[in-house]
Amino acid sequence: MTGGVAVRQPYLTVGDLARASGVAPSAVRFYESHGLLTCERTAGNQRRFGKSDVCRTKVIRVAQRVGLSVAEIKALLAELPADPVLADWERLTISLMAEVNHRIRQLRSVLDEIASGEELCHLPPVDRAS
Amino acid sequence: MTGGVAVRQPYLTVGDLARASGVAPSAVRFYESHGLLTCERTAGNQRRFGKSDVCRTKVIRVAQRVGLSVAEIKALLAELPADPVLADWERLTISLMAEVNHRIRQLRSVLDEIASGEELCHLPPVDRAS
DNA sequence: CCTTGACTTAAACCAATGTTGAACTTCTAG
DNA sequence: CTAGAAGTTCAACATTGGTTTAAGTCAAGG
Repeated sequence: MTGGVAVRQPYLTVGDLARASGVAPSAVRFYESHGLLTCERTAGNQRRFGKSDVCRTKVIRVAQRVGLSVAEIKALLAELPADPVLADWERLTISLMAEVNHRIRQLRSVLDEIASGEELCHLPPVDRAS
Repeated sequence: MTGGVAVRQPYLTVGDLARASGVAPSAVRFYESHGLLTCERTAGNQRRFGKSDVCRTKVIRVAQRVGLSVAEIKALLAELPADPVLADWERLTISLMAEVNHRIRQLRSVLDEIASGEELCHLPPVDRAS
């Protein structure tokens, strides 16, 4: 019979994950210490990440470009199970996109506020296009 | 004959400006120390701001909501003369609006990147609307 | 077995954007 | 003239998002 013990998915060291996702090892440790990433430990106390953490980390960077704080990203990633399947990633990207759209709408409302002129400097309104 | 010496426009103390523009006095001092605002000094070394600094300060806060750093706002305000006329304010708001539109475009490109799925997590693309 | 590179933690440091406090001065109204 | 409100400077603190460094441990190849 083929073995009974759970097959380990490919485990990554801090450096592996950092290289694979394009961040510094110190950033990986920072994210883990702030709960954005989780990992197991070897007998010698070294971190071992799963393969999906490469995607997680890439999502973290994109979310930061959108303007989310580490706390907000943590909340966002809380939706994502430890071993995500395709549908989980899809739900995550949809949440993230909703957030981006929200930020875009906010910027548009600032734009309207500026364009209306009045509130800021008693100016006559201006065409708000680029 | 009507007087020869320049008539002083209404001068504002730190507290006056803070109240009028809705920021803390410490923030006013911070902006002045970083060159976003300029002021004269009384014989006793106290700051006196012009009336237009109320608008300047409001612009600073709006620019911050847009995501500009203090350094960027300083650059933006460098366009604005010490005693701005309407056209100066208009040019400023147009610059600021261009900046907002730029940030909106950036967010839209992040949105496309997320929606395309591929690069982030090898996902199939997703409808990128809200 | 031993060397070497990668890992560990903790703490210090950085830049940005202010706030807070101490100690002192100035301004203004009565 | 004098009390009290509001101003001054300087330095320390707070928060965010990490990086750097020190001192020491682990893992893997020869």
